[in-house]
Amino acid sequence: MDRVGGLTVGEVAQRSGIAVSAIHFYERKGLISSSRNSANHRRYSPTVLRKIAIIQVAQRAGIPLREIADSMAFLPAEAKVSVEDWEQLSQDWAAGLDDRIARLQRLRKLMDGCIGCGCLSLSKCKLLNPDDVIGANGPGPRFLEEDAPDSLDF
Amino acid sequence: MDRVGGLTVGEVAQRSGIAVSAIHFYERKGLISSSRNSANHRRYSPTVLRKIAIIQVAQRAGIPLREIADSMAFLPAEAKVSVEDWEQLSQDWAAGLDDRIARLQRLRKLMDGCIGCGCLSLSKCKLLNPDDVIGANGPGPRFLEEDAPDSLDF
DNA sequence: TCTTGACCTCAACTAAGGTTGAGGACCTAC
DNA sequence: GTAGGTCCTCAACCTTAGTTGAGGTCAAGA
Repeated sequence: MDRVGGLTVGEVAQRSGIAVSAIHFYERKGLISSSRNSANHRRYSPTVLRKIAIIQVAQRAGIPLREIADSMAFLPAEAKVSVEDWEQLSQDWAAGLDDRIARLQRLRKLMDGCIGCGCLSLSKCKLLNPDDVIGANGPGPRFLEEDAPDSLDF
Repeated sequence: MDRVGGLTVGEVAQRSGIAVSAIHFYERKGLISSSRNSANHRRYSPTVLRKIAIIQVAQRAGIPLREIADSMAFLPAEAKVSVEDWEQLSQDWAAGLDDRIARLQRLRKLMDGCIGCGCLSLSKCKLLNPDDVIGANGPGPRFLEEDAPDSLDF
């Protein structure tokens, strides 16, 4: 096995702590890249380790791989990720993280207010009528429509 | 269509704001229950609306349906969810929410500390060596193994 | 030479939280 | 008596983030 051209996928797996299958997966998704040796085996620049580290931090912050890929698209394929690059990325993600934290805190506060109240009124309870629903997936609540009963004893 | 016995699935969908398919799904997962009329159509007790509301709050707090189902298993099938029941549930979930918030805040703080530092050192950077990895899914980081290079310029 | 170990590709599977569509039943109104 | 609307079941599909397995290649060592 010729060792020209960088790290093998096994070495990257070992050093980064992620599975070989995950490395293949990240590559398919365009998050990292490799070259091939004469035997068609992947060879990675050592900078891939920093990229994987960054991916993992972003994932812990709750950012989907798709968005991580978009954010990292501007990074050089081979050259070391610079401090400036990392600053840019981390500031972007920190802002998103702040949002997530703030949203959870608002929910937490409402929950606290509702403990002991127990109203869960369809039209009045703030816990049920959030102005910050996580993601606009699906039709969403329609509690404020004209037929929403105000006094339903459900 | 006989209207005996409670709300139809369409009415529940309309009032709760979730799709009929989601209601069927929740029922298959044991989160809610219904009876059937002579035409084999579902009929829901009005209390299902409060249950769905509670499910949605828990989902916003990041709790998976499986756990929500477990927590709600003790609730009466037909009777109104009591204030005490809601207190119990919301206190359980609030604790989990606190955990999530705390974890994200620790990450946020580390991120702040690392912005401008840019080290991302495999063995030293706290951002990469968390003691609070989200979920123990997969093999996890092995950065502290004996072969982890301390001075890798990646 | 033969086995072992690391690698390759591609397809299928997992879990969560549903959605979509096919094919059929039933009741009401025109 | 038939069209429309709502309901039923079951199977298949979707996304995300990967894992698992089959079948094949390649190089080193006994």
